[in-house]
Amino acid sequence: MELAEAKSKFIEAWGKLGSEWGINRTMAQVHALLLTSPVAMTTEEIMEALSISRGNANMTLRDLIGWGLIEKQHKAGERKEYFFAEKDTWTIARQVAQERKKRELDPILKVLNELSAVKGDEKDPEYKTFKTSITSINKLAGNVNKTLETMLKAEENWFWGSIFKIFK
Amino acid sequence: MELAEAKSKFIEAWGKLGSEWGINRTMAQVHALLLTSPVAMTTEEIMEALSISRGNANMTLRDLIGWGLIEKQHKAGERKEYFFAEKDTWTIARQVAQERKKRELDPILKVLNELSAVKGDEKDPEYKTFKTSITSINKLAGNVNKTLETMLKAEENWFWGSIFKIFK
DNA sequence: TTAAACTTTCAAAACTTATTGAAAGTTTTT
DNA sequence: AAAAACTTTCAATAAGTTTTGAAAGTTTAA
Repeated sequence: MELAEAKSKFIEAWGKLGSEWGINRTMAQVHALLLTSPVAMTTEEIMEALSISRGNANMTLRDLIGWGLIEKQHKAGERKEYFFAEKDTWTIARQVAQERKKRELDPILKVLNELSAVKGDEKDPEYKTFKTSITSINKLAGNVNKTLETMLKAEENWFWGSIFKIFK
Repeated sequence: MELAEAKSKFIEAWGKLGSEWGINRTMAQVHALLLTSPVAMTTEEIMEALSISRGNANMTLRDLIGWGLIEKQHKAGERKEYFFAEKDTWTIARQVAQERKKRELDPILKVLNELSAVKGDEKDPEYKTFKTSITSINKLAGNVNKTLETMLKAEENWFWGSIFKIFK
C-alpha cells in the first residue's frame, strides 16, 4: 500500500469511528487529515483534499478549535490562516474526554442528583426500584466524574500517574 | 417532584445521553423504562408507555437483547413475552463496553495495524508524520484494547479488582 | 385444521443532522 | 477610499437515520 492510499484509508476510518461516537464525520476527517500532515494547511487546501464546501470547512475548523484539537497559525507576510493539529495522542484523548465530560456527563449528573432526591413510599415497589436504579447509576456516574476530574487535572498524582504510564 | 414525573425525566435524560453516544434514543429510553420498572413488561405495555409503534418496539427490544441489557421472561400459562432489564450498574457498563469494543475498537485496530505496516522513505516528511501519528494512535488503541480485555475478562485480577472497588 | 394471539418484517414517511454555496462581513493592501 | 483577499453566516437542500403501520409469519389452543 502506498502512502496516499494509506492516508485516505486512515481519514475514512477515523471519520467512521467519529460518527459512531457522536462526533461529526467531517470533523473527524479534517482532524485525521491535519494529524497526518507535516505542515499546517489552509482552508482552501482542506476543502480541496476532502472535497467539502467552504462553509462546511469553516464550521468544522472552528469546532475543532473549540475542542482544542487544532490551532490556527499565522505565517509572516501572509493573510491566509493555516491550521495544524495537536499531535500528542495523550493530549488528544484528554481534550476529547474533557469536552465530552463537560457536554454530557455534567448535565446527566445534574439530573441524576435531582432525581436522587425524590421522596416516596418505601413500600411501593415502583418507588423502590426507581430509587435503587437511580442511586446506583448516580454513584457510578459520580465516580466516573471524580476519576475524570482527577485524570484531567493532575497527571502528576502518584496513583494515576503510575497508571498512565501503562498507556503511554 | 413526584415519582411519575421523575421517571419520565429519567427516561428522557437517558435517551438523550444515549443519542449523544451513538446509541439510538428509543433503545436508551426502553432501557430506562425497564431499569426503573419493578416488574417485567410486555411489548404492548412498552409501546403504550413510550408512545412508540409496534415495529419500533420490537426492533428495539431485539437490539437490547443483542446488547445483553435486557432479557425475555416467559410467564407460566401466558403466551406473551415479558422483558426485564439487568439492573446491576456495573454489569450494564461492562456489557456496553464489550459491545462497543467489538463493534468499534476491534475494526479500527485492524485498520491501524495495516496502516502501521506501510513502508516509505524515512526522509519524506509526509511519510514521517503519517508514520508517527499512526504508530502513536495504534499504541494507545492497543493499550485501551488490552485493558478492556483484562477488565472484561477478570474482575478478580488483583490489580484491576482493587481499582474496580473504587467505582462500585 | 382453523382461528386467535402474538411476533416479525420492511417499504414508505417523518424526522434529524450535515452540507452547500451564495451573500455578507471583515481585514489588509494599494 | 476602493479593491482585493480572505472569513463567516445562514437559508435552502441533501443525506442519513429512525419510526410507522400494515401485511406476513409464527405459535398455541380449541
